[in-house]
Amino acid sequence: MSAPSMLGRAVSILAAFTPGRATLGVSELARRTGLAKSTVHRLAGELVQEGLLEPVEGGFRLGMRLFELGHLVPGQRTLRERAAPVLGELRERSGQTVHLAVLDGTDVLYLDVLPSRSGPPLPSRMGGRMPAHATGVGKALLAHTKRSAVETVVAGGLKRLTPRTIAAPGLLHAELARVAARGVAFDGEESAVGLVCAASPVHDRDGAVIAAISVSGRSGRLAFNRVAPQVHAAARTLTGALQ
Amino acid sequence: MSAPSMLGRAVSILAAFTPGRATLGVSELARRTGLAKSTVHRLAGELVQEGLLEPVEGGFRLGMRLFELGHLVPGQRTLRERAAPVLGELRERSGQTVHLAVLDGTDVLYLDVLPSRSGPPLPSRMGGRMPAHATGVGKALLAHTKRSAVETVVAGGLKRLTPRTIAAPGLLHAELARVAARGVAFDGEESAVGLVCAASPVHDRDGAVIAAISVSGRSGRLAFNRVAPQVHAAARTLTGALQ
DNA sequence: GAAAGCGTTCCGTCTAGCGATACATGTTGG
DNA sequence: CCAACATGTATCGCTAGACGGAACGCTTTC
Repeated sequence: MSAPSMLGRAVSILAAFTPGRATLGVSELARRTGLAKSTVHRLAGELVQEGLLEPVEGGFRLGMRLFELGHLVPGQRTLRERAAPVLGELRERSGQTVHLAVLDGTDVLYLDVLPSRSGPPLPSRMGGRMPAHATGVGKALLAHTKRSAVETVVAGGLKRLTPRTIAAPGLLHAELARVAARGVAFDGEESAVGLVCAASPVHDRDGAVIAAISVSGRSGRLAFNRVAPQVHAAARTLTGALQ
Repeated sequence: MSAPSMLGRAVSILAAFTPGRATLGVSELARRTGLAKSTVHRLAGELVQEGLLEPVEGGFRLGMRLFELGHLVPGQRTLRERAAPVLGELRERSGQTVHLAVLDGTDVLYLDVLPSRSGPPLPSRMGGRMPAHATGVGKALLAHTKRSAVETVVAGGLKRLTPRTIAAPGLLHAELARVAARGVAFDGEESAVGLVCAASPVHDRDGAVIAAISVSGRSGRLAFNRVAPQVHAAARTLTGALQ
């Protein structure tokens, strides 16, 4: 890999922030990015000038301009806006947490998360990502997308997140065939211990899969046979709304 | 203003995209940013490499990495997540479009927009911004924030968006005093012809105003005397949830 | 009170970034 | 149908600006 450009350095600073660490100082940013402290200090000043970082007590945090730019991204706007009523209704009907996700590389990226009103909060979050092979929405997407996307996921390695994560390519292919046949994917504690979900794919007018919807909850509190038809119907409704 | 840095150039490319123009080519980006075509071509390639742009037919569009980074911005995450149930309930009760906004410079920035289920869509959008003095949420924020913030808004010029926009500093000060006294701000076709709203401020545990909530709708379809207490109660509920 | 860690500043080095220019290709309009 | 125009891409000479090591002052820790 070539020496990073100035832009690459700046983005690596932005990427150093995580949900768990909202505020980082110059020295910590230098450690996380491998850049010199003076480089971080200078670049952080420029990022502040552009509104991508803001100075706070204890260091810096990501700036609101990123939030603005993030919401101009067309790959989520129309879909998320069209999906919102369908997701809201699915959440009311199922009583559980509802997700909208797309495939992005070997991961799923959550475009929207509607938390259950009564259940405990789940770890997923809007703008967050998870390995596709280890989630219901991911398997729903992979089962209906190009073979090459599945091969990319397999080539990237099937990381085991829980004892139940599918980690063998042959098992994944077999599972995706089952998902394709029944139109719903299940996550039985594959992404996290204690979490289960049912998911269904959403298609565009050309029949290509573009997103997946899921209903998720704690194991023991989510009846697959009840929510599977609900999520399948919601996905068909959204597919219809996108024609 | 100094010559822009490479970072400034890159951000100006990202900022060239608007809700109305999702896809832009090299020449159009050069026109909008004032940069040389070869500069745009080179920087766009680097932005693609970092995931901040993605190549599509006809040019480029903003990339999903921006959506991800945008959702790591702490200045919206906790507040938006805590507010979501309150906003949802306010939308059900009022039947109108509901907003959550913060003050950002001289503008309000919309952190969340819950569209009415039955009414026509409004132009506001998540991640969008409007001049603070010309919106209900903006006046609710300005009425309860530091005098210096109000002076900043006034110094920036009170642009008239409709014939009813408050454009004189004295009138704005008087209006903010009224808003402070009754705890609710009204927008009577000040931000857009045909649109009205009622808004109330949200405070943190130290009593500082951090956001505002509003109920918005088409004039003639929104009864101020009905929604004003609703939005005021919702803002108090959210203030309570943030203690 | 010494050591460690922080953020900030300086400055010599040198290369990465700039954009003018040229070119190939596609589009448009008369 | 073809000239004019617009697009995107590639090249390259030039130098301004980016890099980071080192030093420093201040704060924190033990």
